[in-house]
Amino acid sequence: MLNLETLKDELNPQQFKAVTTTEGAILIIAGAGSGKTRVITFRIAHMLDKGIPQSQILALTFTNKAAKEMADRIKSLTQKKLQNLTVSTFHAFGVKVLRADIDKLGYRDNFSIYDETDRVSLIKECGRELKFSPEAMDIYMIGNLISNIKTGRKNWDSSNDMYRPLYESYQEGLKLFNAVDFDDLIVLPIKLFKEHPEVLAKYRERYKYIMVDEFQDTSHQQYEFMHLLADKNVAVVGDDDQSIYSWRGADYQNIINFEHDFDVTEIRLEQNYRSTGTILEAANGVISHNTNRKDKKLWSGNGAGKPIEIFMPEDETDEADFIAESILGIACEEKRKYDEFGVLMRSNSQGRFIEEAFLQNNIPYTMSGGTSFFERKEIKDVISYLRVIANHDDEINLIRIINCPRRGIGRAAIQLLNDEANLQGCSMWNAMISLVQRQDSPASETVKEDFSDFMKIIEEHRQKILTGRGLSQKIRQLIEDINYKDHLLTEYSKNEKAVRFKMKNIESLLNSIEVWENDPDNDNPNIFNYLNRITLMSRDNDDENDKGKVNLMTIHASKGLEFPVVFIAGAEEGLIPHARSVEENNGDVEEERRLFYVAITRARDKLFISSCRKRRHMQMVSEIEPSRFLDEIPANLVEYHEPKTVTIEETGKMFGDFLQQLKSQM
DNA sequence: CGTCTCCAGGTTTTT
DNA sequence: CCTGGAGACG
Repeated sequence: MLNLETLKDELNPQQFKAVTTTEGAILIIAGAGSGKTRVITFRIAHMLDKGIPQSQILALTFTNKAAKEMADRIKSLTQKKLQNLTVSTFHAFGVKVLRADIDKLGYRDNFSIYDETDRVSLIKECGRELKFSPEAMDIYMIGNLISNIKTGRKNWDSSNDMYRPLYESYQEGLKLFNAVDFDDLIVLPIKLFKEHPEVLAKYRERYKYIMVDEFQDTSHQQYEFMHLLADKNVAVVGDDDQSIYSWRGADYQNIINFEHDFDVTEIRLEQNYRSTGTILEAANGVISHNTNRKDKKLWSGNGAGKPIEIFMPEDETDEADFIAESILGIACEEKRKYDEFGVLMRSNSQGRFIEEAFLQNNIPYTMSGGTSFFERKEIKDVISYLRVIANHDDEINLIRIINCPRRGIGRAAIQLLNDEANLQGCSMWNAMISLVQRQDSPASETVKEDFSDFMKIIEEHRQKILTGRGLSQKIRQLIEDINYKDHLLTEYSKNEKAVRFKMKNIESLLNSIEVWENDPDNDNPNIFNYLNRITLMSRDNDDENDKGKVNLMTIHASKGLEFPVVFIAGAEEGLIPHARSVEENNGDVEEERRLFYVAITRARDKLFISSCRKRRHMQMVSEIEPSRFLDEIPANLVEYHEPKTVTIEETGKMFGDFLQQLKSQM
């Protein structure tokens, strides 16, 4: 069905070459909109057609969204079941490797994965224990430092040496709690492969064909991981102009490493099938200001299309209204569905205003990112219970729930546990057992009883949840048994709406678990697999019911996606390029420019950009300048909409509104 | 000793 | 707006 003739018809010569070169190492430099995803999916389908077994193919991506999309597209192209094909993010693949052999590194296979919040708690706890002064506990900086040290991006020196004990205590903590952090998901498999060549051999034996998408975003560790696994058939696909993750260790110099380490055939895809000539020219105009890049020029066979429109709303509320109204207008005039619109922003915090405008105008939307569902307190509470049930030694989550709902275990009791754990050199859970059972236990009878009750609840549900099916039902029972609803009612006694909202969230968590465990493609719906999955999936709630909704997201999250109509909100100095980024990189804005480039190239037909004249930032309203990148778009492609000057009548009306507002507040 | 209440503070992007 | 921490209170 995918014979060479059809492929030749469907693809341009470069694409054809990329799809049919299945042996050896190839580097595909794929400009924005050049049909990259198509090439990848066709390539895998072609390999399967040639008779290469699914099990020999490993495709690595960076986001779950990308992995899912790739799997879906291969599925619909080949009409085959893909049970043995591995399409996964680097991190998820790391989890898989660790789940099989982490015992060789001295962990148990029910390890917990710590997300950012867990990690912060652990760092704080270590700092407290080591008596670091509060001023020295710059959690953000320490978190980065730990990550940089762990991944070899930084070494100890006189400026950071004081945090060495903290780092060691952090690492010991993870080990004691049988937990790993995100960095470990890449670093530990590498360690495992190096110390246990027989484990590596197993994977090298199995995977004969490896493919890496968004290669420009690989970190050194991810490259090493891939390099260890790869034999000779490796295809990497990337675009240095779209490298936007250097802050988390991505280094597009890996493209050069790759050319050095393998015998590489390079293929360039430079024809853009996505955007109008105008949009593409604008993108080229912007990115050409970067000096450090592989020179290339994307071209398009599509017509010029409509000009890019730039608006200058007064403030973020104005901007949000403008976007909402424009969407309503265009949807009606051009008969576009809501899911044809993408609204892109630099930071999650911008989303609030736009969301509000959408709600007011009854525009259905989905937002990926923001306060993620799994970061909501009520959801974290439930998940913490599950984590402790899965892994008794997960101390961070144990502490989180040991007194939630309130069961009389306060600071002093926890201190007692801590001391006991240190004394016995064991985990908190075992310390709890010890305090309850030991003859000369320092714990009072009431405290003992509180501990016992808590352990009983966990144990009882552990028995149920670890065996058999029907996960969601059992978790529902757990939530009832701990009286979580009553807990919420007392905790938020003034705010009944909040309680209902939170219970609704829990309900939708339970629903999603039910959907997951009943998915026929899911061959092993146990609690461990569920927990691993959701930690890595903190953001995209990729649901079928996202269809027909406007897509609101950060520019980072939009990579790899495209929309017929795109709005870029907040194209202002300080936001893009972000003030923080400018500061950290000593004025180098090349990565921010790439980010802006990514944003522009998401658009197919029509691009709107808005730049507010004022923006509220931490209570303060300040005047701001339009982004310097706007001037880099060739002027002939742009239609500027100057803000209308405020007339006397309007000033009068505004004053009236202001009075009205004052009155309503009194 | 545990809980309740009030107050300050809040970093860009994500696995 | 919401969360976490410090201190008062029971």
